[in-house]
Formats: sequence, structure tokens, C-alpha cells
Amino acid sequence: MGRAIKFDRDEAIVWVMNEIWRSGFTALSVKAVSEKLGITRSSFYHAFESREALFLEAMNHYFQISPLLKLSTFAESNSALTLLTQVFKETCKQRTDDGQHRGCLAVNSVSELVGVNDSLSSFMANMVNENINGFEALLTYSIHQGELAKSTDTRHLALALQNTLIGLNTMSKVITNEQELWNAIKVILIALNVYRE
Amino acid sequence: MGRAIKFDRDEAIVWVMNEIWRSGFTALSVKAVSEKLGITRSSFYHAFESREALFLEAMNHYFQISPLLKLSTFAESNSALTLLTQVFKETCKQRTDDGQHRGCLAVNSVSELVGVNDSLSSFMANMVNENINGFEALLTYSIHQGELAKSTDTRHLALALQNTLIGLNTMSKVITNEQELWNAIKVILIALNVYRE
DNA sequence: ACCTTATTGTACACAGGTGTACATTAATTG
DNA sequence: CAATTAATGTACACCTGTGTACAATAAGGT
Repeated sequence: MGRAIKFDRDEAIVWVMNEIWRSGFTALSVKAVSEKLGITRSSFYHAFESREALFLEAMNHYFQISPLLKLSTFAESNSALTLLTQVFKETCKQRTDDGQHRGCLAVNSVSELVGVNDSLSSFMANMVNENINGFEALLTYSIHQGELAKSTDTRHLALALQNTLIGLNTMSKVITNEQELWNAIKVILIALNVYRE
Repeated sequence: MGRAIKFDRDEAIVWVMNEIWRSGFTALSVKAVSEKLGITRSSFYHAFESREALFLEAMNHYFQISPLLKLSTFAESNSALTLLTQVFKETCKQRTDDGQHRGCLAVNSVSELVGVNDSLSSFMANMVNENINGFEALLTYSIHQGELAKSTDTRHLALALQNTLIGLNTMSKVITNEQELWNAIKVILIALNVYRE
């Protein structure tokens, strides 16, 4: 063992996540984090390696609290599309419930970092692609369940769903009324034939 | 008259617009702009008032080159929905043609600034709302033209279209193949019954 | 008690950025 | 050619931020 750590690492990650969520990764300085944790920048670099590594930890925590997490449980559901509908509805609720209207940390970060930050760009782009694959897996499962026609183009429908999800998360910064936002999304989900009560 | 200006203001705005487009408003410093223009920061403040005022000028120029500009001409078209389809298709083309995959400056700025920058937040939010109203006006006109049923909920459909547009602009940073992006959007437009060849 | 080890802190040497008060320069107009 | 005027530049007085080399501190195990 060595000297005891002065701060709670988990609490630190949550604080960092919320800071990035509110004002973006670029706006978060090592100086600010260090001061918040009551340590020097030198100690910060020792504990977290770099600002980028810290970002990845914060993003990892975000995945655990994201409304999208539920999507991966489609295999245990008896209606994948009902689950999908619920996740979209829950996302509308959570985004409009947020008094600060910060949208989605992941979508914000895609917008902020892809093509801008060399080391984080591919991570964020990859995240979007994995999400699209997740939608596609759910849709394929839904066909298997008999909810969707076998002729369904799961790839393009998955892309359409990802597009809708990204849209809603950014829209939620402007459209702050839950019903209005959900109605807009509902219109799309119904039209795409993936809406289930 | 007084002393002659050292730089071309129009060229300056275009350069600034592209800088913000590439790496965001926050990343653009008065220092960098001044150096680019070959003047001092002091002269910059004299010429542009503030960084925020400069942003508004750059954004104003962006509106003039945005693929969305065409949308406002729906009254001169014999099919508002064909125009709508073309604008979405053209947006997909322009976004994927951009070798830097910068997406849409306006959508990027909504994501970056709404809820973050006190003086620019409302401007960007207002821009989105005006866009939604623009979509609604086009849809109303389309009903008038007999292309859409009178029972169409233009408000929610307009919100759905805005959602789709914002989605595609962010998606274009990750999905850089024109056909793939356009196919995803096409799926939504067809489903929403607003797609016309 | 002492050694190991993990964490902490100090100090340096920068680079980048802000906004303003005041002075200077150069075109046009009379 | 002088006055006006609108641009320009100089200089100040800051604040924020980066990353690293080196040293000090404190907890646990032997």
C-alpha cells in the first residue's frame, strides 16, 4: 500500500461526467477538475493519466445510466418493439425532465468531438456505429418474434432509428415540453411501423 | 472618411464561418482571428464589437449558403413535397461531399451553445423554432396544393421533419457515404408520406 | 521501527487568451 | 493643406491553462 487517496474516484467521475454533459469536453480543464477534487494538477495526471482518459471513464459511466441501456435486454422481452417504443418514450421523458436541458452526453460529444479531437473522434464514431448495430440486432430479433415482416430492411431501418434518436436528443435542448417532443417522435415511430403500445 | 480598412470584411466572415464550422465557436479566439486578418485584437474589437457579434455575422452568412435556403421558395413550386425531398437529398449530398465531414454549422452550434452560452443560446433556439415554422408553412401549402390530406397534423409532422433534419446533419459526421445516409433519410420521408420523386 | 509504495505537493517554464485606455496613422472633404 | 474621421497600433494588467521533473508525505506490511 501507499498513501491514501484524498478524493472519491467514483464521485469524481460523476462530477466530471456532469460537467462535460453541461458544457462540453473542451470546456473542462485539468485545472478545474484538480481544484474541485482538492488535489494538484500533478496529482491529477498521476491519477487519471490524461484529460482524454478521464473522458472515457466519464463516458463509460454515462453508458450505465443512459436510457439506451435497456435496449440490450430485447432478448428477454416478448416484444422487442414495445421495448423500443418504451426506450424512446423514456428518453423523451428524461431529456425534458432535465431542468438544464443538456440533451444526451453521448450525442453532444459526437457533435463536439467527431472530426475535431484526434484521439476521441474514432471512439465516438465507433459508439454510434455500435448503436446502429444494436438497433439492427433488435429489429432482426423482432422479425424472429413475428412482429416485423421478414422483408424488412433492418439496416436502413436501424439507421433511420439512430437518426431519429440523435435528432430527439438535440431537439430536446429546444423542445422542452415532454408531450410535444414525444408526439414528434411518436409520429416517426408509427410511420416506420415500429411503434407498439 | 477615415483610414482605409486593412482586411476584406466579407472574406473575414467566410474564414470565420469555416473555422467555427470546423471546430466550434468556443475554439475560435479573438487572438486567432486578429492574427489571421493581420490586425491587432484592439482593432478587432473596434471592427466587430465582440466575438458573439462576429458569430452572428458568420451565422448570417451561413444561412445564405445553407441547402435549406431553397425551402422558403415552396410557394413558387408546383410540388412543395418534391422541393422538400430535393432539399433533404441535397443536404445528404453536401454533407457527405464535405471531405472534413463538419455536418451543419447551425446544428453544430445548437448542440454547442444552447444552454451553455448565455448570449447566443436564445438566438440558436429561436432559429430552430423558425425552421420548424418554415416546415409547417410548407406542409400547409402542400395541403393547399392537394398533395397532403387536410387532416394532416402539420405541427407534429413539422417537428418530425426538423428532428430528421437535425439527425441527418449529425449523422453525416459518422455516416460519410452519401447513398447510405440518403437511404436512411428516404426511409423516414417515405414512411412520413412526404417523399416525392 | 522501517521499508516499500502510492499518492501527494512544489516549482518551473511556458503558451494562449481577455479587454481596455490611449496614442498614432492615413484617407477624404472642405 | 488642414481638419475631420475612422481605422490602426502600443502597452498594460491580468487570468487560465499545460505538462513535467523532483521532492515530500503517509499508509500498510514485515
